[in-house]
Amino acid sequence: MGTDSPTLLDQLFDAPAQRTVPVLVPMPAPKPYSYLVPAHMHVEPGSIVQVPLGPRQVMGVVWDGEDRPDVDPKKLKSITHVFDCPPLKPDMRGFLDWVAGYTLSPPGLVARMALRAPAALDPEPMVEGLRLTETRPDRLTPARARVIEAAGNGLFWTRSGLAHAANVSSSVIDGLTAQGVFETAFMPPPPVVAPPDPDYRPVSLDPGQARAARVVCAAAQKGSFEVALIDGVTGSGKTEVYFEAIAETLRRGRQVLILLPEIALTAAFLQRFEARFGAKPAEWHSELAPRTREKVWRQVTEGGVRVVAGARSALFLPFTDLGLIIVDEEHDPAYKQEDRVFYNARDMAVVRARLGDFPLVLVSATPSLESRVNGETGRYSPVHLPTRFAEAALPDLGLIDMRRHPPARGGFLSPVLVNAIGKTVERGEQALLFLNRRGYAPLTLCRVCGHRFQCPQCSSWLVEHRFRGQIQCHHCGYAERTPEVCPECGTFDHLAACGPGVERIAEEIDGHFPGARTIVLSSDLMGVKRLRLELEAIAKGEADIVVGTQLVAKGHNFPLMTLVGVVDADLGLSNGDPRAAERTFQLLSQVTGRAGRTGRKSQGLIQTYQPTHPVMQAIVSGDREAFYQRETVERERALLPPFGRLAAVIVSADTRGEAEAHARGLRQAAPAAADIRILGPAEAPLAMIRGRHRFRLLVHGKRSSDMQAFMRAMIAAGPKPRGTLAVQVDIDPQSFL
DNA sequence: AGCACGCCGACT
DNA sequence: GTCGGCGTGCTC
Repeated sequence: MGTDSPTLLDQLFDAPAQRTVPVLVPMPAPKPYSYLVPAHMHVEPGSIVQVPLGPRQVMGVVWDGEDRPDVDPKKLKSITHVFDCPPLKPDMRGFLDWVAGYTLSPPGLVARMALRAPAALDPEPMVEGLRLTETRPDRLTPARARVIEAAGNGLFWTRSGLAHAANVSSSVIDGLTAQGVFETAFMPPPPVVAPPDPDYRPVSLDPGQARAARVVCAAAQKGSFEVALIDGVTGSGKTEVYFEAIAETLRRGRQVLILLPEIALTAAFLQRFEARFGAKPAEWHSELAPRTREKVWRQVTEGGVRVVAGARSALFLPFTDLGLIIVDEEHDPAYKQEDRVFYNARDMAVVRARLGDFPLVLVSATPSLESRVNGETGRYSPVHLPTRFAEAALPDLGLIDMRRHPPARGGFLSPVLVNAIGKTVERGEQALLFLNRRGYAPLTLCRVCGHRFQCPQCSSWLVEHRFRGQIQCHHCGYAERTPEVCPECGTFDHLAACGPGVERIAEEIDGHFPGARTIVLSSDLMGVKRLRLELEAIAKGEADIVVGTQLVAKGHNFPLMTLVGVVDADLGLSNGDPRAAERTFQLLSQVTGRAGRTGRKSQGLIQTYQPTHPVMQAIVSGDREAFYQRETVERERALLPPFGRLAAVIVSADTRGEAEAHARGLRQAAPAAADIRILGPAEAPLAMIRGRHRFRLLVHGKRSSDMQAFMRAMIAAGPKPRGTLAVQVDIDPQSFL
């Protein structure tokens, strides 16, 4: 590092002539900063460098374009180090720029997402390898024989790897090395994953799958930008179809990225991949151990890793030759990041594929509305997969009209559902009860004075968590011990829990079936590790009744699960979100799909007070087409709010695509408004004050810091803004390209 | 985003 | 008398 630093002589004599380059630093500055390049240092656009920034050293990326330092030349500092690492390629730099522009985020913060592996920037150290020589030890013990046997393939072994393979301690190997039985050499570090073999174990596809596979393989063969949308119900074999596209891309020697929502829970997926390709894909998600993370990052940039399966952040890995992206469960809201840089990884993946000119495959049993519309308009190529299995293997879905079959007093489960659970358990099979609400009860009130427990920080109701003895705010994380006394009227022991959470449903189940093994699965009760173990235990039959939140809906298979009960199907329908029906439909499809994957007779029972609601009808009739068409019309209508006469509109939203959707709707609602612009929270206040028009400002901020920044900027701007301030729910884009 | 600087409450 | 809370401001 020291050799890169400018010497005193450099500074005295060369400084005036020194070249400067723009460098993106991991900071919310609107543009790159300028840095001096020391005389003998080589940098090019994309070089990953270390630079001084205020009191610390940070990493940055040399960026494109002419550098025009607009700062006192004496303040310019020099690049301290160039990392020995492949520079970011032009298409990656273009992608990062595009994302920054589109999401209204500082480019430095976007670039930072691509460099999320600090210690990986210099090459991994070489490791010492051992290879068998002709020499043999003077005394051949059984342990020594095993080692020689194991190492007999003429390849280099690591010391610990060989010890493990021969089932001996490493001191045996040290002994042999000392006698000259092994020669040592430095070799490149071992790959984090073995290379996948596209022809390892192809599965036979049924005619429907084969047809779909031909479409995606043709795209993979062509290798140019194209978006396929694979749409098929649970169990139709979508994964096998896109595996074929992956195989094709691997044969062409290019890298593949598989995006999955919440990969930490998808051990089953990795196994399926390994069974098909003979090796696991490299994983990329937030739970990764730092060492592994660095290795994966490094080997992805160098091209050693061929396939990455990852969460949304994997989209920002600097692949050396990415040739295909798969976005599985394309509709899943987990693809949206609403932190720092706001983006939807599914949409950004399409952009990355277009900029890199390679194909992309979107996959879902319940595609998002916007992807369906893009399929219909020909922007994407729809690939429909017919149902593979006989009807009998799909769960028999039915609604329970809660007005006709009300629960017992104080309970939340109708006798119809309780009955079905009883029969299931008697048969030695499993039942799953789904309720998308953590904790014991969503609201606590005082029976004497009517006081409701509210969050002191954000005004939502505090949720009782009885297992923990706490009441918690699910929005801001505020928590306190469950009180026994009403803070308002001082009455002791008269607090009432209102409404159900999973803990309360489990309590009700225990009352009905005291002998059954009931388990609660909720994200707040256990870490990812524990959860994985619990899911495995359940799959092995170590529980009779599972009560779970949303996480049970995500792709885990329970072979003995023959009954799925939805406790409150109406829950998500009344929260004012224009996507409520779509989301509920997707969630109910997914959770009822947890039953009936084994060929056994299985059923899904859905408790609802609105049995005629289009979502409920779509679920039981299986007529998804009609539902989607209706929802598309509804969504169009939601995008046309009654804004009356508007001269100008400024929109700010958490996801750029959502702001676009607003803007489109508003342009239609008010064609006279020529000046509809989309601005970030920092620019919007200024425009509000300087603008000469009447306007309406839409701000969506789940982040309080964002709103605070906005308000601060508004106050700093001085005069009182003209216009109205409205808070609007977020809406997904119909399209964005 | 991080980090320093700076100004007011409870404590070894 | 200090330690420490987080508000404000700056970084090529």
